[in-house]
Amino acid sequence: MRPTMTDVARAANVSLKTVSRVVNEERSVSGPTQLSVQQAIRDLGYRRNEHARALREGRLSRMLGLVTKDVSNPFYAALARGVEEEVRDRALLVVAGSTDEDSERERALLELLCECRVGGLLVVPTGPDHSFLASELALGTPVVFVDRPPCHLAADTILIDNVGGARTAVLHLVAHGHRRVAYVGDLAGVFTTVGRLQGYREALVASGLPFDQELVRLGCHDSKSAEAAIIDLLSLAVPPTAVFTGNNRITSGVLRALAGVGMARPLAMVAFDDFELAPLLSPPVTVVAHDPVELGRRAARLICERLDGDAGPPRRTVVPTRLIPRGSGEAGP
Amino acid sequence: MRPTMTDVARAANVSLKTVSRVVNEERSVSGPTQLSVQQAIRDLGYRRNEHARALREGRLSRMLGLVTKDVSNPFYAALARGVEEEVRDRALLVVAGSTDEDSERERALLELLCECRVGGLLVVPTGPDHSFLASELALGTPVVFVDRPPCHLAADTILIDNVGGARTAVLHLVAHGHRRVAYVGDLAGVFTTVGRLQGYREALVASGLPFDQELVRLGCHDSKSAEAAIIDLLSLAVPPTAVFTGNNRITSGVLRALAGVGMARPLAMVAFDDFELAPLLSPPVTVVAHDPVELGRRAARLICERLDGDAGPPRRTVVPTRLIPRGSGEAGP
DNA sequence: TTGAAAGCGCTACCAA
DNA sequence: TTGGTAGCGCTTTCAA
Repeated sequence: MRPTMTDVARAANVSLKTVSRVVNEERSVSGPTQLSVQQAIRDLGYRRNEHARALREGRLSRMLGLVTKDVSNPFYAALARGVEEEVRDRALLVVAGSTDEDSERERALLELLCECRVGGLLVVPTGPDHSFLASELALGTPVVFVDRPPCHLAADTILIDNVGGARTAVLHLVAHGHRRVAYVGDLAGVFTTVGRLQGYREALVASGLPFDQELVRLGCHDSKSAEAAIIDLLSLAVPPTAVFTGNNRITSGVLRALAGVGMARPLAMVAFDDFELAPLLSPPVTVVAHDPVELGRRAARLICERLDGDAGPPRRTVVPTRLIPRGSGEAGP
Repeated sequence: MRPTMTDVARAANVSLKTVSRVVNEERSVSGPTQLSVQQAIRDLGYRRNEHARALREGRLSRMLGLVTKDVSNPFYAALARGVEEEVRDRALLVVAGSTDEDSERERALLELLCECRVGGLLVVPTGPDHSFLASELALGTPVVFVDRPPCHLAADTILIDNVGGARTAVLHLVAHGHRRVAYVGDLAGVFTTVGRLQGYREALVASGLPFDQELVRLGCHDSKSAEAAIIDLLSLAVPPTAVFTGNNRITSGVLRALAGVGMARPLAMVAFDDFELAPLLSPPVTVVAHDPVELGRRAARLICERLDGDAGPPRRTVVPTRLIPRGSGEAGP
């Protein structure tokens, strides 16, 4: 059996409470007693039980839940890393789950995390309704929404400037002479997709260019579907001369497709989300960049402030993006 | 306050035990009682407390610990994804931590996970001694080591065929006429580095080529240091005509460095670890590939078998690699 | 079908 | 400086 404090107490010939004091480094234990207790702890291989501690202390666990679309997507993996870095000093752990944009799965994941009494929740939401988290929030579990806002719930939210980033991207392409710029985007219902679409439109309007529905391909939930979308775009009677890709998965798919079809004149391109190998491709990929690790850090910092008692109204932060010209976005039509 | 079963019982005018039965879907509750309890649960926003459950049942938690070098590294992120997929149906969660190859941090992370009574541990070890996990293992927490074996501990281990993969890579380069093949590897003490170095040597020996210490650069713990290493290699009196890169981070660094120096004749290259954009680079990168998601799945499957009572002796599995020729490894000297 | 009581491992409170 | 006791929220055991 796993040794308990009682076992340690017996082995060290002291009371349970004394063991507790040693384990928790309370100072009111004499040197010899402390040593013999520590010896007993080592001998038995005792480790304190967080379940019992959390239960007794009536507090939440040493875990923060992180719910995203896919932990293996570089964007979310970087987010996880940022969160971890930020809470490391507090000895908090990050429990991460993937939804694959499945609302059911998201809800199951969040419910499970709540049952586990996580100390906080960081959510890149996918479902249409997060009101079921209201009670949790009211009971003191900090919840921060990242990259997308919650629906039917008032909670802290950290977003990326989707509209501005997309507008900049498309204006950049237009400035280089393009008049037919395509947009390949994620699922139509996703917040970031909509924001980036709006930025795309705004850029066209500001440039006096028509909005052509034919040039917009939404619903690309993975790189495979993005591949199909760009192939289809290229087969139009009047194909685009430039493309704005809506996220890192889509960019991958589009790049793969473009590498597959030998084009006489390469399609100009600006991609949302930076990626490590972007400077190494031919041509190097111009991107709308932001810092996902920093995004995770900020979200975690917000959680920590709430844990520390900040009970102010929900905050909404929007972090800026910046365009990094590398070549693919500077080619003319 | 957070509602408990007692609160629900009071609200529904039944006993605590009846609520427990409803919550746990035991069948011995009458229809009306069940309904009124469920109503009370909804009204109060009750959620059962996993801490109390695990404590009372004397079992481990619904979490598996995953300790790697860096959750944001694509290899480990994919590993995490595989684990998650495999245990999803059991309603297990994955709590992931990064060590950055710091033994202290690794130990702190593992101790914390043990205190949290995780249901199992998946570890890509970095420290020189994991004997401190022996008691945990003996007490019934399954532990699986992934990608690297443990030191001073007998436990399940899943490895990649480092020696074979590296040998194949270098033989491939030699078969294309190279006689000076460099190896840029990770920290010298790391298991995978050593195995891949051995494969490198074996290939040279089998080809009747000399082992030239000058062509081996270990200690590249990130892409930055790999960049420096390859630059240095190129400045040799007789520089290599080909390079074998030891992992995905190193490959990134080497590629970046090579893009920086315009070379008259490109350096041939085979990389350990496949990566999404490898086919899109110029030239496309020949890799020694394996499936990290599947590796994670396998490791998780092993954990699950142990959780299900398999008490056999520790197993050691080695998964094969396969060479994917894409262009960078087929250029002559 | 329902309920009462004991106790999981721990910390808080009070007493010595 | 030390120890006893109560009780966190739940499941288990036994009884009605």
